[in-house]
Amino acid sequence: MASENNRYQSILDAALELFLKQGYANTSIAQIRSKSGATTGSIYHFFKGKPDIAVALWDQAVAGWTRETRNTPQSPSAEDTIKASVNGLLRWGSANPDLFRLFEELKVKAQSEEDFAPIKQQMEKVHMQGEALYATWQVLGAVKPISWSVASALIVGPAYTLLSTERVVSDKDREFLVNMAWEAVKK
Amino acid sequence: MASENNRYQSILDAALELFLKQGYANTSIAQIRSKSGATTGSIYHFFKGKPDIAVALWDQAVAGWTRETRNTPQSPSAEDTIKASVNGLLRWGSANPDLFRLFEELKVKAQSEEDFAPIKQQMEKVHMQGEALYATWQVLGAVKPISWSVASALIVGPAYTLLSTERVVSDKDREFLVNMAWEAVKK
DNA sequence: GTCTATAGTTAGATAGAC
DNA sequence: GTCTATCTAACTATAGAC
Repeated sequence: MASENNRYQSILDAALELFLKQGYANTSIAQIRSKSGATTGSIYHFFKGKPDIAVALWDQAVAGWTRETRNTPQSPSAEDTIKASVNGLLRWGSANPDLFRLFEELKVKAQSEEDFAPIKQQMEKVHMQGEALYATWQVLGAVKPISWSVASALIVGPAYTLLSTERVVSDKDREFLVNMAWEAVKK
Repeated sequence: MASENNRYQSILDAALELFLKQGYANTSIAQIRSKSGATTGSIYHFFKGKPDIAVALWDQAVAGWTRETRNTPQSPSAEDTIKASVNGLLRWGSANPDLFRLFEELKVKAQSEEDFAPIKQQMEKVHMQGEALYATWQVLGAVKPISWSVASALIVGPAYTLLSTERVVSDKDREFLVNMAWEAVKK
């Protein structure tokens, strides 16, 4: 796999490095070409264009993230699950501020540009998974009877906003927000 | 003023209309030129470039918003002020989803691109004004003794996140989030 | 202050040989 | 699958007349 996908992966690695450093919009294919060592032809052999590279990176990141969270023991309780998700978000965002910023940029683009549709679909899929989970907690009477859209906004909104402005969140603030997230939706 | 700034304003009007419809990144100066009726020369007489147009629009919007909020009677209590701000954000965002999206796009750009520095400064200024206000409430014992960064994330984070995903928020959800915002920071 | 005309640059993308 | 060479299009920005 490594030998076959060498070029493919080297393009993605170079693109990610550049996107993290200077953002997606300010990165040109020419830069990706020179940094990766690949040629224009190779790049267009593997990818339809610049947006397609961003989508591939998003998919890889999501895949890696999914693999990680699958290894963590399934917490059946709503409280543990919600706290763990906010905790994870704040830890991850604090550890990877550039990646968080890139995700913000791509998220905004995904809302309006057709080329980023796969990212939008991924986000909707994750949203629906959370929705199903929240529905079960609601049946159990563990959480407030509100829509998942509102609930998830209460749960991750503060963490997301804080990361967006501060980029790095202290342990103390993280613990505080984790508890507040649960307080906001528990019944 | 209207006669002097006719061209200036017509350029901004055309730019705003285009930015709202197709986003900042997907709008070219050529489009602004043809829509406004102005010529390239005029545009570059008034503005340094495309980012400068966005900055001017941001300033005009902030100026209008400041004028409006100044007319509202000063609510001395922390509860009224915080509830009013969340209420206003959700009302405004729901009424102007395209404008909210544009602000999101510009906000992200402001964090990394030098040309948008004035927007970044404006945001920091607003943040500091809130900080001062929160400090007085803290002295009065009305709100939790937490940093303004965390407090503001708790207050507007959910509203912001919900607007970002849903674009339009129902009256019921709005009232709910307004109350939750106050609950999150009250002592 | 506003215009026309165009320079100068860079972008994304393609064609065809190997 | 990878390469070189090249294309077209689009952009921002400037120069100079009125």
